[in-house]
This record gives sequence, C-alpha cells and structure tokens, in this order.
Amino acid sequence: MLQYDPHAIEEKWQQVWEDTGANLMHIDDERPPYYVLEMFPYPSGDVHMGHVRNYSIGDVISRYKRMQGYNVLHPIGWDSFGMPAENAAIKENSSPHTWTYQNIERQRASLKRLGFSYDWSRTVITSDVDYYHWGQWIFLKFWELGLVERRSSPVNWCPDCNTVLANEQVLGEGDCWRCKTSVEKRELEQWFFKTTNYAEELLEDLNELTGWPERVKQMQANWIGKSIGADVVFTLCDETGEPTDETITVFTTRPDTLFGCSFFLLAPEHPLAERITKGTSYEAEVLKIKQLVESATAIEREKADREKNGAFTGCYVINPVNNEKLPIWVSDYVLMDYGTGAVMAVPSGDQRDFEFAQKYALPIPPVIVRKDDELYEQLAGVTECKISQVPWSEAYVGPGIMVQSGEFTGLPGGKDSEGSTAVINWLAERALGKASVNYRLRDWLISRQRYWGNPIPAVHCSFCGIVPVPYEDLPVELPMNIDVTAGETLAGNAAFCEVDCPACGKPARRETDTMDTFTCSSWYFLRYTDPHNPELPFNSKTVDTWLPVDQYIGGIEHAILHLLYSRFFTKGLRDAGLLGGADANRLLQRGEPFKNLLTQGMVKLNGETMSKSKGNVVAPEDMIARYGTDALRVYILFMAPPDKDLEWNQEGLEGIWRFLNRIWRSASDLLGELVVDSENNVLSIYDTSLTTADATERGKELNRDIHRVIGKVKDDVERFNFNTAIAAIMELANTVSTYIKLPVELRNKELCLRAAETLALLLAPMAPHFAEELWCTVLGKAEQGSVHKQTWPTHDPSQALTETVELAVQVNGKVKARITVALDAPEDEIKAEAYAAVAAIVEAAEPKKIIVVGGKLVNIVV
RNA sequence: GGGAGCGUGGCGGAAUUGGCAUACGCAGUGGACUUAAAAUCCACCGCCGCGAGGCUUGAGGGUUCGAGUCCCUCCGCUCCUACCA
Repeated sequence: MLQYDPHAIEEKWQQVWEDTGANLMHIDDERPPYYVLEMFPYPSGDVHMGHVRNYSIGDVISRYKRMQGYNVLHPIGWDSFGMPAENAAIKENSSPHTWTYQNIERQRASLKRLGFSYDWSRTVITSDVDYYHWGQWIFLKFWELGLVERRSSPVNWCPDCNTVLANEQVLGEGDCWRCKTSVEKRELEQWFFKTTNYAEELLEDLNELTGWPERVKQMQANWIGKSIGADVVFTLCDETGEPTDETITVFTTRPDTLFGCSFFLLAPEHPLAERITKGTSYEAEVLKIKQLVESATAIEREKADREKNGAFTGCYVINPVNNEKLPIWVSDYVLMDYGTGAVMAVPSGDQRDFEFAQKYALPIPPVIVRKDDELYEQLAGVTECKISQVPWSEAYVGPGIMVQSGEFTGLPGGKDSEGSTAVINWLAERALGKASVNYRLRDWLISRQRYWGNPIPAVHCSFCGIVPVPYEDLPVELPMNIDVTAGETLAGNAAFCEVDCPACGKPARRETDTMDTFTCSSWYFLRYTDPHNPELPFNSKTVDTWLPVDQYIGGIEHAILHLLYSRFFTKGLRDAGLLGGADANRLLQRGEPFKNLLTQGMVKLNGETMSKSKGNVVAPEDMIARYGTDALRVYILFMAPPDKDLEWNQEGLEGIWRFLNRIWRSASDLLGELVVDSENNVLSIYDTSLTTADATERGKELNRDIHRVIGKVKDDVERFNFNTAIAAIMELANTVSTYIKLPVELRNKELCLRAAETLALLLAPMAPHFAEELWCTVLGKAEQGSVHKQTWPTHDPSQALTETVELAVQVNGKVKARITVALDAPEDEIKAEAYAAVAAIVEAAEPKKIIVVGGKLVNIVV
C-alpha cells in the first residue's frame, strides 16, 4: 500500500478532470437544473481563507447535487472593474488592465489548485468588452424605461477617491466603504438609477424570499425604511405676518399630534430658509447653522443625542387645523434629503422636538395623554389649549387620548391610530393634506469620476442635450492608452471625448463618467447562463430555466449593497423587456434573482479579521503545501457551521490530516491488504483473541452504522451542517477501525467493500481528490467511472436500528437507572421493568404517572 | 435611541420537534510499540468528593412529568443601523 500523498493525487486528478471535461455542464441536459452560485471574487490579490470557505461550501453543494441527479450550473468569474486597480497601478507603475488581469490569472491558478468543480468555459470577467458591452445595453434599456436620471443633487463625495459614492457605500460612521475616508456632501450633476421606483416592490417581495436569512431581510427592510403617515400643507406668511398664497408641505407619521405643533422647522440647506432671511437681521444666525451642518464631522453627526442647534427665521406659517401662527426655525437636526426637508415640530410627542423646545424656550403643549397621567384629569375633554407647557421631563411618544385638539379631542391618539385617520380625512376633505408614505431608500447614484469602469453610453450635444449612444454603436470601448500613473483621465482624452452627436451629427462630447462597479455585479449571474451570447446579454428562455439561482452563497457584508442592487436590476430587466413586446417577450419573467441565500461567517485569527494590513493572514497556499487541498477543505467545513465566524487554529487541521490518513489505511485494510508505513513497519493490528461471535456482532454494528451515517450525512448536508456531517463520517471511520481489528478470515468481504465504498462516496463532495483516488485506485472501481459520477448512496432506515434499546429510567425527571428492552417491547412491559429497576429508590410509593418516550426514556412520577 | 443575534468543558463545537447535556475533533494524562523520537494503537479526560453520591448549559424566577431548548426579569458580548419627523 502506498502512503497517502495529497500532492500527487490532487494534481493527477485535476489534470484528469480537465482533460475529460468532467466539470463542463450542458445547458440542455434533461436532468433537472440546479444553479449554485458563489459571490465572484474581486481580483485584488491572492485567494484568501474567506474565499476558500465560501467556495468550499459552494463546491460541496454542487457536487452533492450532481450525485443526487441534478444538472448543476456552478460558474465562477471576476468582478474586475473598480478603483483598487487604479490605485495599485499608480503604486506599482503599471496599468489597471495589466494589474487586474495578472491577478485574475494568479487567482485562477489558486482556485484550480483548490479543485473546485467550476465549469471554466463559462467564466465571466466584468472588465472584458464582451461583458461590459451588455452592461451598457442594459443601461440604455433602463433609460428607455425611465429608470435612468441625470440630475443635480447633494451627493456623497470621497475626497480621497476623488469620486462620488452611493448612499449604500457610505458606512455608518459616514466613511467611504473602500478607503474609510470621511465623506463630504457636494451638490453635483450626476447619473442615477431610480431604485426608488421599486421601493415598495423591493420591500414587499422580501416576503417571497423564504430561503433568505431573516437578518438580511430585516436589514434590507430597514434600509428601504417605509414610513406611513400624511402630508400636511402649511401656509406661509409674509414679512408682516399675513398669510400668502404660498404653501409648504411636511411629512409626518403622527397627524394625530398636529394640534400640539408649536413651531415649524426647516433644514438649514432648505432654499426657503435662505429666501425668507435674505437681507434680514435673522440671516446671520441662520447662516451660522448652515455652516455648522456643512462642517460637522462624521463623528459628530453619529451621535443621536448630540446638542441640537437652531435659529429663528423671523417668519411664520399657519397650522391648517387651528389656524395658529407658528414661528419658522432652522435646525441642524432636520435633514434636507428626507421627506420635504421641513418638519412640523410637536415637542410633547417627539423627543428631538422636546429637547429643541426646551433649549429655545418654545411652548410644549400636551395633546396625547395617557389615562393614568396626572394631566389627564385636568385635560380630558378640553378642546382649546389650556396648558401650553407639559410638566414632563421627556416627550410622550406612545398611544393615549387626544386632548386640546379641537373636534378630535377624546379620540384615541398614537401611531396609526383612529385619531390619525380622522385628522388625515379632515385634511383631505379640505385639500390641506393627504395620507402619504415615505421611504428612506434613495435613488442609486451610479456615476463615478474614475477611469477603470464601464463607460456610461451617453453623449452631450449642445444642440440636442444629452443623447443616448444608439444600441448599434455599442460597445463604448474603454480606451487602453490612458496612463493613470501620469494622472490622465477619460475626460482628458480627446480621442475618447470628441464624437459626433448621434442625433444631429454635429460635434459633441462623450460622457466621461463610468458606472459604479456594483452595476457590473448586479447581473453577472444572468450572463453565466449564456456567457458567450454575441447578440444579447443573455437568452431569455435559458435564463428562465435557470433563474432564480437555487443557492447563493456569500458574505454578510453584501446584505444591503450587492443583494439589493441585484434585486433592483432583476426587476428592471423584467420590466424593460416589455418595451415594444408582449409578456412572452420579456427579457426575463421573474423579479427575484436568488431563491436561497447562505451568508457565511468570516475566518478570523485571534478574534480579528485576517487582513494584509494587519499582517495576520494565513495563506491557503501554505496550508495546501503541507496538508493538501482536501484536508484544508474538510477542515474549514468542520470547524464551525457555515454561517458562524470561525477562529483559525492550525492544530485542528492536523486532526483532519490524521483523519484522512486513517481512512486511507482503513480502506486498504478493509480490502485485506496488510497496511505498512513508509519504513515498512506493519500498522495493521489484528486481535487474534476475537471469535466468530465477535465478528457477527461487529458486522451487525458496522452494517447499522453504514446505514445510519448515510442518512445522517444526507440530512446534514441538506441543511448545510457540514461540520456534523463530517463528525458522522468520523463515527463511521471509528466503527470501521474497530471492525478491522478482526483477523481477515473472520471478516465479511461484502461488508468490508461496502464500508470502503460508503466512505469514498460520502467524502466525495468535501474531499473530491481523496475520494476519487480511493474509489478508482484503492477500491479499483475506475471502470465504473469517476466517484463524482456515482449516485449518492441510499440507506434503509430499518437497517440502522438496533434490536434492543437502552432506556434511561427517570424518577421525577432525574436519571436513576438504565434498562435494556427489545425494540418492540409493549409499553406495559417497559413500565413494569422500569419500575422494578428503581423500586428501591421509590420505596414502594405508588407512582402517580409513568411516561414512556419511545426509544429514549421512562419517567416515573411519584 | 432602534433592530437582530449570541452566551454549553481547557479550546472549536454537538444536542433537528421540549425527552439520557457535553456527539465529533483539538489540547491534555497514562500505557503499548521503539535504543530513542515521530507515526500508529489502547485507555482516561465537565466540576466537587477517597467514596457512596451530589452539582453543571451567563444569573434569577416561571410553565411542564421533564427545559441548553418555551415565557419573564437581569447581566455580559457581537453585528447592523441611526437626529428618518
């Protein structure tokens, strides 16, 4: 017998699989389709442990599903546009293109060395012209559908990356997602995808996604941030305090508190604030607040309880419900980009308004009062404002009874209360307001002022305005002769910029913004189904058979960004396909891309994320060099369930190495070979004291375990508990170790062979090379074909059962004795036997109740 | 402030529907083999106790014949989000 030599085995089989096209898939195969997708890598450096974990999980699922009889689509590619390529190129005096494609080749080699069963013929690289061409095509389709907009807007500007960012790319601390620099607000003309058009559907369809983790759905729902309430119209007064024709609308979730509104607020950047204070004595103070907001750092903004600042504008509005004149203030806690940038302030019902009113000595009239509050007695039924200052130390935001609220007094108030509805109806009848919904979700800002990205296919013409590049002129190719190390940009490249207007033919200027890289990763899973289509981004019929992706696997860090954008793209493409065609001509039928989602945890070292900058990276290559790919893959699956973070510990990897070696020896031993080590020392140890009776007993046990473990591994793999699936295989290996203590002549040959086969088949998805070598070489079953082409073994549950079972006997829930009974013993008999076993403890007391739990325990209650 | 999740041996973790807590592995201890070491094999391995026995899933309470699992209160940790009107 040869020693287990992972390097020789792994390289040999990788070559064989490549030569025989073992992992190629045929799209029209008649077996049922199953699409396994792992988030494709960004080619920023070497493959790391996080990749190994992500792709090992995907590979197990793919190989398992193939053995279950599915035609599995399991592709890989690279998300290769983006800024790190530019930064690295400048640092290394190279070009983004060279750097990117060198890294891709390095990563490709590593992924191949890891033995993942990708169909490499379907590789998609987003910076390849024949991919980004279709990104531009989709952009034009979205434009036709009204999903593209160019407008001036306050945007997030990263001064370090020299580009704008989408809201989703600004971290909680107000930092750039990539370089962590504090982001600034700037007013700029930019391209947007109108994600808000789908706000409701993006929220609503989360209910469909039963195969997604609750956590991710919750995060998306929070991000979309739906609020139900009302728009309320206030009338603006002129400088003398008389009402004008001009109105200003606010959004509120609490129309029931409208009588408690004692002042009115504008965001400091609100254009109205500037207009009504221009040239007045209030102007200076208002400007000060505006500057305060502009200069606020991310850390300051982070604090919700930070001091609120405001200034009076000298102007007033009229409250529509009671015609009361309310002062207009500006304050830094009012956000320009949520609602209308204006707020009705109800200090008794909102903590922020309460703090502001206290600071600036504004009235705080109560309008919603709890029945057990001291104010209730004084105010129940009072319609006019009798008390304008609450005795409370904070606002009351819960439900209660409306007071001091005119004709609405006495109604129940609170969020979505009867009082709210009544006020909304009253306002609507008088055209002073209406029921309304607001979302936190903003449109997706996709412009990037960077070179290494997909060019936006548009032309600026001084006669025609902004004109889309015609479909037949696509692709707009990204020029290769831009030297980023010399500070060159697309905008400075005359050959790229100078074009004729596609509409009028006169000289015009090409758009020089490129698209956010997330546009590239929002549809790559569609291209995989038809990666070389020269006419369309994908074939609609093919896409419909493969979509939605059956199992998507990736990191939780994409819970909002990538997963929300991909959902938006899928919905957009579904609707874009309808243009000029019937329903049957849709580009794709479904609006949701990913049916099941598994978010894998991070790989850490000493509690910290592995990263190059921290210098705490464990390189997969080093581990492969010592133990081989299979051991590394099995280990990373064994350490923890896939959705949990895991702590890297190399000693555990030694354990898996021993486990594989032991199976290797056991398999030879099972086939009757004498196992020796590299120095020819005999390792097989037969226990010659064992008898035929022992052999029968151990044979039964091994047979039982084979059936039990086959069933267990199937259940565990299907719910992604790879760690317990491997533990079960270890148990089978332990039983085999006991069995092969029998001298060869006492063994059951058929059983030995079945045990060895079972080990190879069960390990095939996790340790593909090891299992293949076991199957083809050690077991000599090469003529039956690859282990990966075999059918997943089935088990007979009845054969997994023992003839007798041991039951725990409890007295009042505490285990006091054990009895062994026949599997099919009648309950009366079990009760009697159990009682007899604990008679001494019970001391002849009459049991109140005896509970028998089949196959497990008996509980005697006394 | 809001939301989600977690807490089990020295360590990673198991316990699928409320039914024998600590599977499987790592580390550790003792032994066999060896001149020796490595490898391998065998045995032990939650805590207290010499023992019989008792205790144990962050703490406390509850429901139940029975709770790691369900409910309540508290403590601790992690992640997300945040002046969203």
